Amino acid sequence: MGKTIEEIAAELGVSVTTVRLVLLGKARQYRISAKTEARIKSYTDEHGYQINHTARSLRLQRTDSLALIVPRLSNHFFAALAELLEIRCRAAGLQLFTSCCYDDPDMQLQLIQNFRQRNIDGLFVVPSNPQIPPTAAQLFEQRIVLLDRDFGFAEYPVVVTANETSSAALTRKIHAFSRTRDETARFLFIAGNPEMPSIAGRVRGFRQALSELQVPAEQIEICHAPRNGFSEGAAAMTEFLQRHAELPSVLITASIALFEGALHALRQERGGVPPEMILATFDDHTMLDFLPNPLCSVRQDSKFMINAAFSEMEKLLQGTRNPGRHVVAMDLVSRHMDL
Amino acid sequence: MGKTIEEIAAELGVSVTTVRLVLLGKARQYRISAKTEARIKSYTDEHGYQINHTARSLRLQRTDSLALIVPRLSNHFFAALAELLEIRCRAAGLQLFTSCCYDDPDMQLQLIQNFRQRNIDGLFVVPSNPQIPPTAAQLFEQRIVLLDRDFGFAEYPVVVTANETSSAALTRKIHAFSRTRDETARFLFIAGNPEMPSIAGRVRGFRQALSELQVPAEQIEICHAPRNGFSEGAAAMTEFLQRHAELPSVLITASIALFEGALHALRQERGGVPPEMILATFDDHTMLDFLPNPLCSVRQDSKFMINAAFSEMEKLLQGTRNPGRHVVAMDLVSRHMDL
DNA sequence: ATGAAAGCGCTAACAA
DNA sequence: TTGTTAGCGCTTTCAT
Repeated sequence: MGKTIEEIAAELGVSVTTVRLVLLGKARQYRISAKTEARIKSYTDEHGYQINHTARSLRLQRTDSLALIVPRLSNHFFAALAELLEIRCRAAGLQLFTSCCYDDPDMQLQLIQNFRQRNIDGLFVVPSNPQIPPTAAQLFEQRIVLLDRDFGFAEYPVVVTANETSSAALTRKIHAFSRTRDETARFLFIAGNPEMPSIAGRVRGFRQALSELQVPAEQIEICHAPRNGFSEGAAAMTEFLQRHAELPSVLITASIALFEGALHALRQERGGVPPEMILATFDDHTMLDFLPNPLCSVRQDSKFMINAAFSEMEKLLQGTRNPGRHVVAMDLVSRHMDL
Repeated sequence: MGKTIEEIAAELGVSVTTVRLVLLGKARQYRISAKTEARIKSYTDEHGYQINHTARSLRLQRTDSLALIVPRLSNHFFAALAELLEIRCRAAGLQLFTSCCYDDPDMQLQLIQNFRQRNIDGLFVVPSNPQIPPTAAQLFEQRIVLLDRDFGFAEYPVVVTANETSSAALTRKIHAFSRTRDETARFLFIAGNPEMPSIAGRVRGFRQALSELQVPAEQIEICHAPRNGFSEGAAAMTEFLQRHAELPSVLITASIALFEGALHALRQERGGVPPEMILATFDDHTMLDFLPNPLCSVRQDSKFMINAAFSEMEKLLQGTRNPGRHVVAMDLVSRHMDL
C-alpha cells in the first residue's frame, strides 16, 4: 500500500488540504506557494502516490465504474460487446466490470446484488428472464440499460437487434435461392429457448416470411432446443435425423453455436454435410468461409449497439429519465450464393 | 441505496453491534435474545439490507475480489480462461473483474494501477512486455500470477503452456504425414510477434523439429507478423504469395486468428484453398471441421491452467511465498489425416 | 495561502 | 446479552 494523503502531509509538515490541492493540480488556482508545491511534487515523484479509490467511493457515494452482465464470454457476440463497451467506458473515464451468468437467473440476481453492494454506478444487463429488469432497476435506482433481449419493458432503456425483420429477410433470400434448384425445398429451423425474445423474434420472422411465400407447412420444421449452445444444436439435429431419413434442403440455425453443433451431428450421423445443402445462421464468423455450401448469415452491428447503450447510460447518470428503445438493423452476408 | 446498519439500529432502538451480529447469523453464538433477533430479522426481511462493500473494504483493507487482464476477450482462448477463472473465483467467494489491454503496455499499466487503487486483492495478468511483471508485483505486493507468457521470472508464479514441445510434436506429425505424399514438402510458418515468449517457443519447436528431421532450409519459410490477428495473417500470406508463385505444401500458423487471415488471403489471391494443402494451427476450434484439408491443431488445456493459476493465487493470499511454475501440456487434434 | 474537522458505513476492540 | 467508540482514507465545508 502506498502512502496516504495524511501520511504525506504529516511527513512534510503541511496539511492534507495543501497536499490534496497539489495532487489535484489545483495548486495554482488556490495559490499554494511555489516552494510548497515543489516540495510535495518532488515527494510524490519519488515515493509515488496511488489514490485510495475505496475511500473516495465511500465519501462520494460513487465508484466511477459500470458493470456488464452477459450470458457467456465464450460467445463471440457478447465478447465483442464487452470489448467495445469497455473501450467506450474507458474513454469516458469509467471502469467497466464484466461478468457471465450463464443464463442462470439466480446467478444473475446474485451478481446484480453483488455489483450493487460494491456501489457500481450503473448496470448493462442481458436479462435471463423478465423478472430481472424490475429488480435490477430497483437496486440500481433505474440506472440500468437492457441489452439484446426485449421483454417488453418501456420503462427502461433497451438496445436490441431487429431479429424479426432480419429473420424474414434471411428467409426470403434463401427461399429465393432454393427455388432456383428445387421447387419443393424443405426447411429445418433449429432455434434456442423460445422464451428468449430474440429467439422468438427470429422464429416469428422465419414463419411469417415462409407463410407469405406460401410454402406449405409440411415443408417446414422448427426444432426448439432448450439453449443456444453447441450440444443443444447437435442434439436437435440428431433427433431430427432419427425421425427423417431425408435431409432438409435448407438448414437455418438461430445462433452460430447451434450451427456448429448441428453440422457436427450431421457429420457424425451421415458422414458429412452435402455440399448442395443450403445453410443459414444468425451470427457471422470468418470461419464460415471454410464451408463450400451456399450460406447466408446475419451479422449484428455491435458498435452501433454499444454506442446506443452507452448514450442511454450517460443520460441515466445525468439524471435524465426518458428511456430510449433502440432496434438495430442487421446485415445479411452471403457466400456461394451467386445465381 | 438501502438502509445502513446504523439506521436499522436507530429505528429499532438497539445498537449496531446487535444488528450486525444478527445480520451475520451470529445471534445464537453471542446469545442475542430471541425476540431481538426476530425483530431485526423481520425488519430486514421487509426492508431488505444490502451491505455496503465499499465501507467494508475500507475498513478491512481487502475487497474480496481479484482482477484478470488479458489482451482481448474476442480471442476465444482468453474468453474461455476468463469464464473458467470467474467460476473458480465465485466458488471461493471472490469476485473476478476482467479487462482487456489489447497488448498495449501503457493501457495495461493504467489498468493495473486502476485495479490497485480500487484495492483489488490480487491480479492475474497476461503481460504485454517484460516490464509489466515487476511493476505489477510491486503495486500488488507480490500478489500476482502471470499467465500464458513466460518472460523468465522465477520470482513470480507463472502458468504457461508447453509451446516448444507441442510445436515440435505438431511439426513432426505433419512432416510424417506430408512424406506420404511428397518427399520435398515446403513448409510455411506464419508466426506473430517473436517478442512474445509463447510465439518464440512455437517457432523454436518448429525449427528444431525440422532440423532434427533434416529438412533443408530452402524448404522452410517463417513469416513474422507484428501481431497475432486476422489482418496480420492475411497480410503475411499476401506478401508470401507475391514472392512465390508456388503455394507451400504445408501451412502452419501460430494462432487461429492468423490462420483465418491466411486462408482468407489465399482465397482472395488464388481463388481458394487447395484441398490437398496440409494445414496446422495453434488453438483448436469446432469450425475447423468445416475444412476438407488434412489438418492438425493444438488445443490448450484451459481448465488445467486455471486450476493451477488459482491455486497459486490462493497461496499468495495466504501469505505463502514459494512461487510455482506450471507448464501445461497441449493436445494435438487431427482431422482428415488418416494414412 | 493553509489548516481543522466532520462524516461516508463498516468492523473490532472494549465496556458494561 | 448489548452498547460505545475509534478509525479505515478520502472530500468538503468552514476557519483562519
